[in-house]
Amino acid sequence: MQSTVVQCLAAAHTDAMPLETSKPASIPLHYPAGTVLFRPGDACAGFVVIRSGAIRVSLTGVNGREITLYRVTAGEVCLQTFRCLIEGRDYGAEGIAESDVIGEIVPAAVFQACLANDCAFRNALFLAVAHRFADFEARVEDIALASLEVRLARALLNLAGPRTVVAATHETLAHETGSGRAAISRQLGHMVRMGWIEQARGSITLNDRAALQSLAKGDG
Amino acid sequence: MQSTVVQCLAAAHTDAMPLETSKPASIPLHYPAGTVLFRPGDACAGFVVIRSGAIRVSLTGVNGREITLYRVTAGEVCLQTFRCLIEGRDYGAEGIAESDVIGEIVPAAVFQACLANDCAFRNALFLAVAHRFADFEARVEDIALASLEVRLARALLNLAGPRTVVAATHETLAHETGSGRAAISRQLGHMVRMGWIEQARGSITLNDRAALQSLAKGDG
DNA sequence: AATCGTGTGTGACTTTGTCACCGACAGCGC
DNA sequence: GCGCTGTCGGTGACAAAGTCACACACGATT
Repeated sequence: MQSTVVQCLAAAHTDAMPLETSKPASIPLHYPAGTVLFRPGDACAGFVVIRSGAIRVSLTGVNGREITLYRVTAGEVCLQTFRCLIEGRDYGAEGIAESDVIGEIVPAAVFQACLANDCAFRNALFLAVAHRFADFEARVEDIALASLEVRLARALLNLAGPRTVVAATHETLAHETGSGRAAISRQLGHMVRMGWIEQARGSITLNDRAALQSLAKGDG
Repeated sequence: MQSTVVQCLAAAHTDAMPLETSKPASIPLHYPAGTVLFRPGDACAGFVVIRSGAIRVSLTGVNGREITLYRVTAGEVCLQTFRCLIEGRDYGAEGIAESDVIGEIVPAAVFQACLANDCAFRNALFLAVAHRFADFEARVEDIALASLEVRLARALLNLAGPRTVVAATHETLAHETGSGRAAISRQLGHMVRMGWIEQARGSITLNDRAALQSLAKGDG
C-alpha cells in the first residue's frame, strides 16, 4: 500500500509539481500570506505537505537580526519539520507563509506510522531530505564565505527567477543576505552607479543580468 | 535480516559508543591524523562508519578562508556522505581526519541495497540524520548570528570538553569560528586581560570557565 | 650560531554591521 | 487640497571584525 504522500515527495525530484495527497487522516491547510506557521519553541503539529505557495524559514538572533535559512515550496520538505518529527523536539526556527499556502498537514502520529510501516514513503522522504540539505549547505557556504556584494547579487537573481523586476524592499534583501538594511542600501547604490540595476520603491529592475551572474558565480 | 550497521547507527542516539559492523562487503578503513578523506568534487566511495577518531568537515572559499562545518565521530553520520550517496553527486566539502580514524567503508552499491531493502537500516539512518542536522543548524545559527566573542567562547569550551587546557593554535580557532587569525589573536588578548584564559604557544588554559560559559549562553 | 618554519602580536586599512536621523512617498481621513 | 501616519530609502557616524603586512619569539634542524 503506497500512500499518495509518497507521490508528492517523489515529485520533488522531478520538479515542482503541485502536490496531491489524500491520506485519510490528513487535515487541509490554508494560510494567507504573512501567517506565522511556527516559531522557535513551538511543538510540531505534523508533517506539512504544500500544494501551492511558499514558506520562508528564518532564524532571529537576540539582537533582532534575522536571516532566511531556506524556502519550502510545492514538493519540498521542510527540514525543520522533518527534524522535529523525527527527534520529537520543538521547532528551532520561524516559518512564515510568504505567499498564500495551501496544502495538507499529516498529523505527527500518522507521519510516525508511515515512517514505521511504509518503506516507499521513507525512500521518498530520504531523497527529499537529501535535496533540501544540499540546498541548505550551499546556503551556509554563502553566508559564511561570500562577500555582501556576492550574496546580494545571488539574492537578487534568486528572487527574480526568470523575471526582470524583483519585488523586494531593502529590508527583505537584508534578511535574505543576513545583513543589515543600511548595508544593502549602500551596496544597491553601488550597483545602480555601475548601471547593473535600477531602483524604485519596493522593487528593483535588473538591467545587466550578466554582470550580476558573473558576480554571483565568482564566489568572493 | 538486520545488518549490524543498523546497530551502529542506533548507537548514535544513545551515545558515542564505538561502532561495530561486519557487513560482509564492507572494507576496513584506517587513516592517520591529517589525511584528507575527501575534497569538493570527489566522488563518494561509500558510506563511512567510524569506530574511533574524528573527521572534521570544512568549507574553503576562493579567498582561502576556511570554516569548520561539523565533526563526525563514532556513531555519527557524515551528512556530506549521506547526501552524496542519496543524490549520487560529488562531495561539496572537505573532510580531514583530525585524529587517527578507524572504521569501515560500506561501498555505495551495498549502501544502496541496504537502503532499498532494509527498513530497519533506513529507520536508524533517519534518526542519525535528524540528529546531525539539528547540530548543523545550531552551527549555522552560530555562524550567522553570533558575535566573534561568543563564537570564540563556544569554540574554546567545545574544544576543551572536560579538560582545562585546549590544544589549539590561533589558526585552528580561526577556522573553528569562521574568522581570521588576526581577529582571534586580538580577541584572545582581550580574554587574557579579563583573566578568563592564559595563553601559551599552541595551547590555551581556561581559568574562568564560568565567564566563558555565560558568554557562550548569552548568544549575541 | 645560522637558518627555517611555525605561532603570535600589532598597526593600518577596508568591509560591513549598527544606530540614528531625515527626507520621500503612498494611503488615508478630513 | 491638507495634514497625518507608516513604510521605504539614503546617509553620516561609529563600532566590530575581516584583511594585509610586517616583526618578533620560539623550537627544531643543520
